[in-house]
Amino acid sequence: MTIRGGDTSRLRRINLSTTLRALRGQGPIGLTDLARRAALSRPTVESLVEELLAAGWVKELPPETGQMGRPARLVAFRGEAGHVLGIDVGSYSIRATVADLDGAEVARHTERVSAAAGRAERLAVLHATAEGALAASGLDARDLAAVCAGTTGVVTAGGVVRLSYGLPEWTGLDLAGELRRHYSCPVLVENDCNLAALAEGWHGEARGVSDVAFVLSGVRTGAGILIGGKLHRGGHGGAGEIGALPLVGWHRAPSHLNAYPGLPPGTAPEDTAGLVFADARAGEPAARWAVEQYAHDLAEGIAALVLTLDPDLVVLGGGVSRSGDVLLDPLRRHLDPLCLQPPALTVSVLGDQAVVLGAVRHALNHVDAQLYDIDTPLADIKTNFFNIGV
Amino acid sequence: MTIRGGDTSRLRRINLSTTLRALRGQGPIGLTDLARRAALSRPTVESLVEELLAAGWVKELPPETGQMGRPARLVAFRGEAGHVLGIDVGSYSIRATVADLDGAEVARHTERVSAAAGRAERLAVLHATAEGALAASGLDARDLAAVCAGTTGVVTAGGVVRLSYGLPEWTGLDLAGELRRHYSCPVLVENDCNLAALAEGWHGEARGVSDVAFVLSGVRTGAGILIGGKLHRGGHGGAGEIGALPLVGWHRAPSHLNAYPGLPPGTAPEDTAGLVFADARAGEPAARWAVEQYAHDLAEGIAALVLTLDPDLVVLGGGVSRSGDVLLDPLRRHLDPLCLQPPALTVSVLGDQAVVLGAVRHALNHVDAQLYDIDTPLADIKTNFFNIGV
DNA sequence: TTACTAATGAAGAGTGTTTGTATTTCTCTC
DNA sequence: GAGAGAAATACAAACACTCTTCATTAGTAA
Repeated sequence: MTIRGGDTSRLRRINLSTTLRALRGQGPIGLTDLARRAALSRPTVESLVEELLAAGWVKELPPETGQMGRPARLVAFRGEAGHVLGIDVGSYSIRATVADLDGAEVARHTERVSAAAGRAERLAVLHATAEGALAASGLDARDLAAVCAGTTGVVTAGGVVRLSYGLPEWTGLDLAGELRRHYSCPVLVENDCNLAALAEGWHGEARGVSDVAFVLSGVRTGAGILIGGKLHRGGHGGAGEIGALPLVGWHRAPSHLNAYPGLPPGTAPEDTAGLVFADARAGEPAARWAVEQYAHDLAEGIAALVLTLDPDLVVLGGGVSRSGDVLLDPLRRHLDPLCLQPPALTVSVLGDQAVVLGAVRHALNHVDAQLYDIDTPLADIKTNFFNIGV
Repeated sequence: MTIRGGDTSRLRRINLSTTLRALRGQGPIGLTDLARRAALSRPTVESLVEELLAAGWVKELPPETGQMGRPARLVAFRGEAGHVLGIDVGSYSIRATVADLDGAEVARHTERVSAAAGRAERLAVLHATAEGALAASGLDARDLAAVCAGTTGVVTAGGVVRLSYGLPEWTGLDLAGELRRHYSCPVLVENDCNLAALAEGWHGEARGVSDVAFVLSGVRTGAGILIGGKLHRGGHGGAGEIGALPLVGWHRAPSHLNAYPGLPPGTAPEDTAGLVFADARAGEPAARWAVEQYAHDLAEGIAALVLTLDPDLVVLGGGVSRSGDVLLDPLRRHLDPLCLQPPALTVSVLGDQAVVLGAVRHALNHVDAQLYDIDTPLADIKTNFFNIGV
């Protein structure tokens, strides 16, 4: 990022951004401490906080007593100044979560949907789920500062699903356009693996890690990439689609699990993995063999990711993340010989919340970018999203 | 990058950086025009230029007459304020180029080296080559602001060659340490493909492109990656090493060329490709078949890169770049079906200068980073490298 | 001489820091 | 239990730095 210079008002905007940054992610903080954190003088920070207070981004709390000396004026970021909606459009279920600007979850709602549902039906469930979460949060659609939806498939920068194997009927859908019909705030659409990777960097195993490859493996396998802690989409939104290369075994990986003879007849595809891993955990040889084959195929694609990107960390998520104890060992065994330098490898702890959490984070990032952008006057930010009550 | 705030002196440092940026890459420019470019007022820019003039980063040129009105004070960046040395340690030859801070080549020197040379011999040739280029430039080692060497193999952040198949005797060498024994300025060591990618983004086909995959194919095949226009090294410097995955055909790709029956007996490995492509160009069926096989293997690895990164552009360089007319078509034919969205594909025009140019660019980037860094006082910059005469 | 462009210099506005003083609370002592 | 002192913060004035605007001056071509 290149910083443009300017006059002193620009310096003030920079310092405002600095102060806000020092304030975020903290609990209530005294003005003197805040000044120290922001590396600015106390009078400056006070006047900046006054500005933020007036704009509704900051609230003042009753001073805490008990300390020696005059009690500090406590201020905190007003997380409730805005809310975002994150949506995970899965094959079998759709999840929606409403969070405030602190990232704190306010409400969530999940609805099941048939894997065979058509475009219209899935869209209807999507909207019903979002409405459900909104209703539970007590908010109105017009209160939202940003909406982000995650879906399988390659998603263009404009939010169109260009290609989806997981949801064939989804291909060609202008999902962002569909959402914009219901929400007047900025609407983002992103690949689900990418969002899960973001979630991992936020609240998961990849916190603070710069370069991360996240592999979401379940009924289908995909990957999301963080570079420098930020999402790497690629020119057409197709980054991480290594699974589309027939050479690597991701497309056939689930077949090993499905072929496990110990499965009860009529097992639903989304339940297969759990059953096989459970049997493998119990020591069933055929199940262990299936897992071994699965790990082998998974390792090929992960190796391609690792050798291309050389990430600091590989995180395994999706359905298999509940079975890390069974999968991690065989995977390491197959992966390490393929890598020049075996990467750190962990299993996600976010479970089925990864994508929706990532959607929330992506939406929050969109808001934060404006909040911190020194080219955007403070007064413009709220009108860019909505009207913030003071 | 997070900008820290501060007092007005910080604003001045930002504006200094802005002015310098507006000045770089331009020919001589009048102060009024410069002020417009920097989006600052004329008096401000004048005083900033005065500062840069005093520090030796900027020179004043005799005003140009012929225009109507009072002639403008012309100023320009003093490219001669510093020089960098770029080195390409190849299997068969070592190249060194001295360039000034404008990136203008001042001198170059090349020496041949046996592919079988040992570590000591290659190091000796390396230093002789560097000395040759320095001597031709009329500069002393102490005049250099930065040195960058490119070599095959995985290079750690500290400049140690952790693993090199191309130069086995190089593995484990602390190349940065070796260079630091001769140069007191900052020393950088980087993988050759990475540097070639940088060169491509500077003066080659990838100018202005954000995400680039550069494939250097010759006796061996490797890749370098630019993300957001900047080099992506990966956590251990191993990014782009997709060729190490046996699954993709990069390791066996040259064997198709070597197996071409039309080769004269005793052809040197570095000459093979040129001969096969020449015969293929002439329509020789066996040569065309060899090229076809070569393209097939190359395409697999490129597809892995493309599906992982989704770059805006793929650039083909190295020995094969002279034969783009013969190779590009078969490559497209094999590559496109493997990609979800076939990427733009071009052939480098930098020839055998790619790596050494990239080394120069990498060294220049190191200098520029300090020049533009608003945390570094202007006075400290020259002492960080050397003493700049005024 | 006139038109045009650039340079110069002074006035003014905005911003941040420093410094001294006032305020508020806690703790210790009598 | 009341008052003095200590500690931490809040507040306000003075000062320094930087940028911009605007009017004036300088230099060149037509």
